Amino acid sequence: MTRFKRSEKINNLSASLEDYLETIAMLKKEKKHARVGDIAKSLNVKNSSVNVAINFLAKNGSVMHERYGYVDLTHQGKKIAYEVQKKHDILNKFLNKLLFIDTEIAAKEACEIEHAVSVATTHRFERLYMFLNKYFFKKDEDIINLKKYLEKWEE
Amino acid sequence: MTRFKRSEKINNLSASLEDYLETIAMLKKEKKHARVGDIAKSLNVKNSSVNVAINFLAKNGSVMHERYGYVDLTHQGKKIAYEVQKKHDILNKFLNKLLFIDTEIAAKEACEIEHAVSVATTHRFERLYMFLNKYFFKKDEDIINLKKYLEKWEE
DNA sequence: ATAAAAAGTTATATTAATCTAACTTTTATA
DNA sequence: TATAAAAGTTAGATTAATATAACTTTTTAT
Repeated sequence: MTRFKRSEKINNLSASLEDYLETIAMLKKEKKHARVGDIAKSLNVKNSSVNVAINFLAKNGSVMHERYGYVDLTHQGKKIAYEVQKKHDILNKFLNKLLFIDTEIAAKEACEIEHAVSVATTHRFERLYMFLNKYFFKKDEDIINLKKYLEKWEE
Repeated sequence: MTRFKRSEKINNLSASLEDYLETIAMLKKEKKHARVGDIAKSLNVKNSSVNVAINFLAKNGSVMHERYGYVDLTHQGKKIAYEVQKKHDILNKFLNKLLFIDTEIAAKEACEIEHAVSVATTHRFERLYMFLNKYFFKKDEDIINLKKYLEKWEE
């Protein structure tokens, strides 16, 4: 009998394909619909590249695509997109709010790290952040001291 | 006048090529010499793939390669390899010793994250680890409590 | 209602990273 | 020291992700 750990990856898509699903989910949240052109603009690729990806993801069962129309996530696509988005949000918060990395750089690096770490590992990042807020940062001063310490550069 | 931040990336190699340099450095440390076959074995690729990569890195000025002989790092190659190895070590320690991720998974994920984060970000990870050891973990109990908290899984 | 513009699609090309298979050089050994 | 085995190299194929250019469908504006 095969067994799965709770943290098991629910997909084996490339980083690039995960990005397409993530972007579609983001567009649907922001604009109600995702269209080929919007996806292309978001990801800085050409429409034709989006088409190739979308066709693959449709075969794979992650999206549905009505020709010349909207791109939609299937149940499976939603699950994967949600997982990637959750990783992104946690990593972004960790980098920005705890490591004090500039907003834009934090976002950019979260975007890359999200494809490199498991759900379980991401969860640990989240819990460390929660733990420190709960038990370590009592006063504003505490977090300011951490910031100062992190920003010091010693070779 | 162009200016560089201390944290600027000193290379613009792909993750794959960074891995080759990292592996060569590791082999030189462990066995004194790096050979095509050893590199292939370490990275789980074929000799021919190593050759393609090595030829590129030679043109690029990162390695020297005597036909049928040893592969060596140039000064530039050493700098890049050192940078990647340092990222790896810091991330690995952070994942394993602070987030309590299993040794093997920590090593594997550090291997991926190392190509996704800047030197500056890696430095912040290192400093957070140092900071917590210095100011937060006073007793053994403190770190055990963190471990327990992190290992709890709440949906 | 129709023509021009915008959006989307398809076919084909390019690039990076890998592979297989054929070939060459080096090494080890009988 | 000749030859078989091991190691390394090269040429050409494959795959994934992208692009360009030509084409089709949809939308918009008169």
